[in-house]
Formats: sequence, structure tokens, C-alpha cells
Amino acid sequence: MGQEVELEGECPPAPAPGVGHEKGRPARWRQVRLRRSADFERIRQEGRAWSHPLLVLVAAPNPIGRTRIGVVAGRRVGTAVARNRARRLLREAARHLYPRLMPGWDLVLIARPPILTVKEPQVEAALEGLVREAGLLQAEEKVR
RNA sequence: CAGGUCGGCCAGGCGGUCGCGCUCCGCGCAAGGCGCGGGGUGAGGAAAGUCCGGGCUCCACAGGGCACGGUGCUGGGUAACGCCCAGGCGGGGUAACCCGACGGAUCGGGCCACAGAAACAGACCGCCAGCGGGCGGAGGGGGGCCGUCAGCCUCAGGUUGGCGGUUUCUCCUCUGCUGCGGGCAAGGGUGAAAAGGGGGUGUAAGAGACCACCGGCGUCCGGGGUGACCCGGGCGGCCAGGCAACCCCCACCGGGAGCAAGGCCAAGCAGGGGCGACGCGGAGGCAGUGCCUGUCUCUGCCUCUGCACGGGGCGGCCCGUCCCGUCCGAGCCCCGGGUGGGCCGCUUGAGGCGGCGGGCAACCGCCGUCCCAGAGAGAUGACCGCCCACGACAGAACCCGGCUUAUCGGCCGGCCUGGAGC
RNA sequence: GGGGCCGUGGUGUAGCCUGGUUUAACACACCGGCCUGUCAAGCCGGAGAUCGCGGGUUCAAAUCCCGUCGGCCCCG
Repeated sequence: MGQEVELEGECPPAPAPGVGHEKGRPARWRQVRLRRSADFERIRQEGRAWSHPLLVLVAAPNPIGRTRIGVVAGRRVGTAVARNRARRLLREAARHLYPRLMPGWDLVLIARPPILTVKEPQVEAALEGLVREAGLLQAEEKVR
């Protein structure tokens, strides 16, 4: 628990002081990801979903007060190489956007096959659109 | 130069910014965890499909028979293989070279549709001689009849003979059709496949029936080779198809499960129900009991043990073997409850590279040198610039050896064929 | 990591084990006609199949063998 306190003080709030620039210290991916199958089940059952041709966002609030993210690429996406690529794109996009997310939510990102045809900025733009639609961006972004 | 064929290698590169797994060093902290800084390192030739073979681990070390499955020319390589190398045989190609489930069809069973006489056993058409009857044709002989001529007589007429004719009878020869019981298997036809090939002798007609040659098959002898097999010679009868990716036979191989194997630590929980061998005996010990006070009787409990029974390990069965148990009950089934954290296994290995040596080769031996991913929602990505033949198939999950499949292209080398020049 | 099943007209299946002779069968769907005022049902007729793909065995393969591709399911 002590580590989590430390982590909380270090990661999500950090970018806030910046002048709207996302150059803040990103979170350690290993600590914010979702792992357990039960978590995925819970989020997809209780959460709401927003979709885009490239991916689907499912979000549900959590009691931890931090943002946690899980990434999914099903067999429909393609072979192992294709699924790895899809997950990497989603992780990279989520990493860039992470500092601007409202804490206290669990997010599941589900890859769709067309994601293999685009480059990372487009994935990031799509994810940002979905997050804004879901109202999970930090206040400063909403103002802007 | 063009075309072909075989083999080997590579799998975008460089620089910058942000980011990830593992690891080492240093520093910090309410410290065996986390953070920061720095260094090192980080997917493939197929990592794939999971089609074979091993290592490793566990299963009360796995023996025999049957069954089941696999493999199938020979020799070698290997930890092993269904892989590789070399060789043999067969097939394709002008050649280099490539392809081949390539043991057994006189142990046996089964199948070979349709067509065809017949599919492993025969005769439809056909060829042939014989026999018998019938019908027909040709030729001939005889008799009869008719005509005619001649002779003779008892001259109306009769008789004998010649010649000619004959829708007449009979016989013989040849021949056609048909019937019967035979011989033959050359030719025809059917078929994917039909009893060696074509030539001669021979015969009633024919046939490997016989004769040379050729082609197989079997067998024997000699020679070469470790062997598959090859070469030469003799003999034999042509005894006689194909399918074993149908059963089968022969030889060889195979115990089962799989790193979620398996081991350790920590945490947590709650049990309930059903089925189940309803035995016999021996030895020892302890306790109680009886009176004939003993090396005794009976009862109960514990331990060991024989037989029987139940269950379990063995993919299946039997034998064998081992283990647990026989009512205070092994084991099995159903319902319910808990955990789903950490560590080891986990990467040094039949390992890579270089050299030397052996071998035609696959491969092996010795020496030197190197350490080269170890995740656990699962690490390689994002963006920019430059170069070029504009980037394919595709991601380790215990580890190796193969096979198969996918793949943009590029480089190097050996060999073959054709053309031109010197 | 183990194990199993299935690919046949548009759809769902049969045929495969035991190869051949049937033109690869059946139902629904489709097309045309009859019936009806119309539709449906019914009746009559018709079209539609590289048997997933590539090899092999065989005289002959949807069927047997090998390889390969795709889909589905089960166990841990």
C-alpha cells in the first residue's frame, strides 16, 4: 500500500503543472494495467462502451482512485503478429494519453481489425475522441 | 550470352527523440520490494502446423502372451526417428539432375463393376477329323420308262443290243447346311487386364508339342560386393493376371502421461450424502475371564502373516507383480466449501564459431574460444531524417533433432545444354 | 499442452465404413405452369454440385492413403 501512495503522488498528478503539454512523467505501465480475468469481466459487465472503427473503449469506475488500463486483441484481429501489433498500438496511444485521463476509472481497449491499416497517431486520435466522448478527460482539457 | 539444374547465405541499414522485458553496477527509501542514474542484452528461418523422434519429470521402474498402432530395398550416420548420407533397383529427362509407402500374391481368405464364352477359370463365333439322320447341289454306275436304230423270231407283236433322253428308283464319290459326342486354342470379338514375341517344323486342325533367337520366371553353379544386387554359364517347364495405401503373413519398433510435468513455501476452508469386499486360518504381545494353577481355556484389542474377496497402478485383455483394504471400511460417485499468491524447474546445450584430423558423404573426434531472450494480460513499439534492389511470410512460452507448409526479393558457387568469339 | 468432429447444388443433410453400374439421393428454398377473385397450401414440370484444395494407390476415387487449408467442439 505504501508504494501505491508513492506512485499516486508521482504519476497522475504530475502532468497537471505543465502548460497543457503532455510531456509529464508517464505512469509505469506495469502498475496500471489490468491483469485478472475477473477484472475484465467486471468492467465489460458493469461499464459503458464507446466504439470507433479502430477500437472499442469500455470504462467503469473503480474504488482505487487511479486509472487502470487493459488491452485486448481477439482472434478476429489476426495472427499472433497482428494481435501483438494491435496491442502495442493501443498501449502506445494509451501511454501518450494517460496523464490527461481522469483518475478512478478502469479502461478496457479492444482492438478491431482495421487498426492494422493505420499508424499510431490515428489510433491515438481515435482513442482521444472516445475518451472525450466518455467525459474522462481532465478538466483542463475540457476547458480548452 | 541465353536457358536449365543443384547447393549455400541474407531476411532492410544508419542516426536521433520518447518507451518496454531481463540483468549488472552505483545511489536513495518506514528496504529483500520500489524508485532514479548508467552499462550490457533482447524472437525466426520457418519461432508456425503439431506430423514424427528424443532429452527431462512424475507414475508402487514398466516382465511375458494376445490385441492395437507404426515403419517397410541395402549399408551407414545419429540420443532417436517415419530424418539424413551413400549405394542398388524401377521410372522421367538430350543432359546436369529429379522422382519412387520399393518386403511377401505357389500359407490362406476376399475383390476385379460394365462388357465379354470366360476375370483365374474356360469355349460364343471359329478350325478339325469321326458318326448318324435329314435336306440340297455336282459328277458317275446300274435298273426302270420313253423315243429311235439295228439284229433275230412263231413278224399282230415279242426279244436282244446300240445310241439319245429322263419331272423315276437305287448306289458310289465330292461338296453345302444342320445334329451328336469329341479334339484344338491359332484367328475374330469384349475389356484396364485374356495364357510370352515374331519365324519355322509339325498336324486332321492346332498348340513351347517341338526347333533356334529374344524376353521374362524359377533353380543350380562360378565370379564380384558387408549387403540390396550385378555379371557369366547350365538346367527346367513356360505352373498359369492384378489389388496387400483390403484382411492377412514376415521383420523391426512402441509402458503411460506431459513443464498446467514435477518440487517447495505462504494463505485459506466445512463438511454432508450414496455405493462398496458382510471372510477362513496361523504366530506373537497386552488386558480381562474360568479353575484341573498350567508351555492351560475363552473373550477383546494391537502387530505381523497365508489363502479368499474388493479396489488401485498400469491406453485394452490375460498371466505375473506391487500397493491399499475387508464394516472403526480401501476406493469410487454426487453435492457443498477454500485458494487461484510467491519461488524453483528456466535455460550451458546431442550449443555457436574457428582450426586440425578421419570419412565419398551424412557425420564423428580433438583443441581453442564465446555465453547468445527467458515473459507471465505475456517484453522489440511510436515519431522524424537519409540511403537503396521500396521491404514477404510471420512472434519464443521446458529444451533439442527432423519433416511439412507460408514467403517480397537479393547475393554467391558447382554442374548441364545450346549459340557466338578467340 | 492434449483430444475429437466436420467441409457434398442457395441452405440443412444422406451417400464414404464395404471403391464401379444412379444422371451423386432427400427436404426446404428458387424458376415456369395448373388451381384461386388474390395469396398461401396443393399438383405438374425444370434448373442448379470443381463432392474444401493438391498429390498418390487402382483399370476406376465423393469413397482408400498422404499432405494441406478452413471451421467447430471437448478436457486440463
